[in-house]
Amino acid sequence: MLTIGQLADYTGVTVRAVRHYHERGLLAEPERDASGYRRYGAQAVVDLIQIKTLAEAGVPLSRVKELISAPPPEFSAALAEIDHDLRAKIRDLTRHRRQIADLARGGTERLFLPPEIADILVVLRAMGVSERTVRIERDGWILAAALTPESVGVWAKEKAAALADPRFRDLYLACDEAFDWDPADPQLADLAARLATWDAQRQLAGSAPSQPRGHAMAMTLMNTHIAAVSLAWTHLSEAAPEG
Amino acid sequence: MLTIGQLADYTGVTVRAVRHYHERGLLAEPERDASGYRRYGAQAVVDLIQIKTLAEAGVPLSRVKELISAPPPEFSAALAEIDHDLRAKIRDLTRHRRQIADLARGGTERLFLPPEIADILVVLRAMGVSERTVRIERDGWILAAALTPESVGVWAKEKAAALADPRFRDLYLACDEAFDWDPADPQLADLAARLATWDAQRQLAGSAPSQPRGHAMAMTLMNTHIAAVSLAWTHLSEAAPEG
DNA sequence: CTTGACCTTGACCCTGCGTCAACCTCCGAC
DNA sequence: GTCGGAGGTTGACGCAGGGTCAAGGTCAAG
Repeated sequence: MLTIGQLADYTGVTVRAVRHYHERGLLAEPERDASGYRRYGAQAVVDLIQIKTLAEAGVPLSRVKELISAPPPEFSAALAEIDHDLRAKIRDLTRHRRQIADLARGGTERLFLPPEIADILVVLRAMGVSERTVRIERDGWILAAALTPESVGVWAKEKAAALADPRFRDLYLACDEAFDWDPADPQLADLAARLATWDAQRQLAGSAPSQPRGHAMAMTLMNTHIAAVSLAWTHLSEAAPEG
Repeated sequence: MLTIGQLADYTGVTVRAVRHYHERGLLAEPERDASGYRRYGAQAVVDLIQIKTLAEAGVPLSRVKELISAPPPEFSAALAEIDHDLRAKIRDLTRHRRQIADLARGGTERLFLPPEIADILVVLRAMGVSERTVRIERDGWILAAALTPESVGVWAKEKAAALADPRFRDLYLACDEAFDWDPADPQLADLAARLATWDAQRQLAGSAPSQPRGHAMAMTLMNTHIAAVSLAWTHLSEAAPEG
């Protein structure tokens, strides 16, 4: 008679697996010898090979039992269902591979953000904006996309239009440099004035920005987000309503 | 400031998932308010969306952390590795589907056994051997294939050759019927004698069966297996050396 | 007699959360 | 003021399929 280790060797599974099958009720518990060791006969080898074969074919252990003693019609039906499950898993994994490939192509940004916003970030980098500021801008857009997904397309258009204006680009770069300034720095007041002027001109030109009404939470989060990174910017955004 | 439920809604994950990410250290634990509730700011939304994006792409949570803060070269390398893992999983599942399809085509037998033995079982069924005996024969071969895989091909050839002999087929059918006989039945002694005669003739013809030397364990298991199913057969196999 | 290989049960570890359980807290309605 | 219902909190168990200790009993050989 076989010990558990011999049984495992003969059938090509691990000792732990055999005991696991006992626990799951797939394999009958054999007699024990005087010292409490399990002693297996031929039937156990046969049963275990059947279990192993099904398990290696991807049949869930919870279905192995029914499958082994199933008459042909149920057997076929059960296999069809298992195959269906396997196909679904493969579809999921294939979709994951596509997403991973997207990530690899566009970095993380293209996947976190709608493409028109990723384009804005490309423009900012091309302008020479610091990576630190680009990241803050990006996070702002992630936030906006999460909180008010319906408005983000409009905002992105407005931002892109503003960035086409050389005066706005100058102001943006100035704000980038102002990041670390002391909130009491007199240059900051000057910059705030220039921002206000630009904003006023834009209003006159009829291209006023669409204000996000009814999104108090979104605006609050944006402001606290700015407050978290730069004192100077906080100061700026209190003086002029343009981030 | 957001509660955990609002954060979850905004980002499209479940509350349980957010807490899970805290446990895994992927998302920083935020401040608590006076009543112990978690209160989230904008950064949490940004971070959570990044985590969600990667997790949905099939990145294991254990790798999400490193991936989020990885510089581009490491980022790409990590993605390549993850893609490799995903491909391996898909290969496994595809292999499982093939095996499931094999199972569906040939029933369980074709997968548990080498094809030449499955063929033997087909012959037996065509002869009119009872399903009970076919199953015992099958289990015997499963056992043989597991215990002495190197010899099983030879034995299968010998068995197939024997089954081509009409006298052996008659004897086999007789043994099939003898399954339930009383071990003291005089017909059994008669059958044993016929078996011995056939065996002697085979020896004279020079087509003696190859004896499994050095496989005492295998023979013991076979014998106990026979003993477990039929007293009459046990009796037979003691009288004549042919199962 | 000791050593090393093998056996026993029991219990914790992995993934990615879902789903209780038991209790606390908030907010609007009465 | 108080009641209900919808939040929140921690803690624990569950899933598949075992891997990997831990602590100790058994066995054959040197």
